[in-house]
Amino acid sequence: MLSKKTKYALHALTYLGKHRENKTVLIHDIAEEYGISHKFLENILLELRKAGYLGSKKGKGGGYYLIKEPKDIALSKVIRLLDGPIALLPCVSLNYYEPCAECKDESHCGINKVMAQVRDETLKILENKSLQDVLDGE
Amino acid sequence: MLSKKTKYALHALTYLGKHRENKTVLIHDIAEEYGISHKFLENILLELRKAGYLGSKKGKGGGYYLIKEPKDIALSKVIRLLDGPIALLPCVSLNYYEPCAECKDESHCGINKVMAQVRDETLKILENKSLQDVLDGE
DNA sequence: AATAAAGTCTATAAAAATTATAGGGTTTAC
DNA sequence: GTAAACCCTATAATTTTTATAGACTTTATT
Repeated sequence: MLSKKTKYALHALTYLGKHRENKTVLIHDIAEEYGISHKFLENILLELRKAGYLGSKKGKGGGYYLIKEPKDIALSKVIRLLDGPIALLPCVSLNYYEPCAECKDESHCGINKVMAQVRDETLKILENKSLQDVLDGE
Repeated sequence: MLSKKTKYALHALTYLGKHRENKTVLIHDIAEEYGISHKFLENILLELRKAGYLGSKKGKGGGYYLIKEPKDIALSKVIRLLDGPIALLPCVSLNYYEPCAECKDESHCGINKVMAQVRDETLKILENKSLQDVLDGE
């Protein structure tokens, strides 16, 4: 399962994508829309900004806004940023690989093989779906 | 990511599948093979037994053994038993469904739609792959 | 019958990860 | 100069996961 953090990040991006005509959107408004704690969301938006998805403006009249085109925001990247690995096992993770301590020989592990397949199919979707696709699905 | 519990369960089933010619296999031997804590594994095997995957024999000379054919043990079922939902969000889980508190209308949620697609592709694999496939992949 | 081996079961402890909050700092519009 | 709004780091609270403990039952063997 995705963490709430990740889920909220996706919601926040969706909200920002829907309000691109506004120069900025308040954390407060997003938090209210989804019933999320303001402070929790603040940390999430900060992370998204540091990762280059969002811009912000401080002070009165400030807020957040998307700085990437929705079509250029791959869901896989957002999930990895906030949640870490997408794969079901560390030994098949492309971005967060770690060997499994209990496994003597990964190349002869049947579990590894199945999970690699799951990873491939999952990534086939998440790498090709963008925020634009999410917006289109609303 | 799958929990260690689930991963160990899959390893244990694999081990038992490989040693079907033995009448029983000791927890101890499985734990040693994979470097897992005996007691932790004990709880896992107990759960697999209660779910009808394993039989056991108490007392001296006792141990565990598979009571299903490896081809009849779907990976999806094992994962659900030990880890819960396979889906990435509660709102797209078939077996552990829960609505997302922040979502007003699931049928118009773009995130829901993508995650349902991921679930479908994941299940296409995990429901059709069995312990036998794991054994064949070793 | 005694003993030791092996699983049973439930409870609890320890550790890690997730979720949430706090609060002072900085910037900016007005 | 004041209030609005984001910035940033730390910490607290909660939940989940991982691990351990220990007393109990069953069974083979001698």
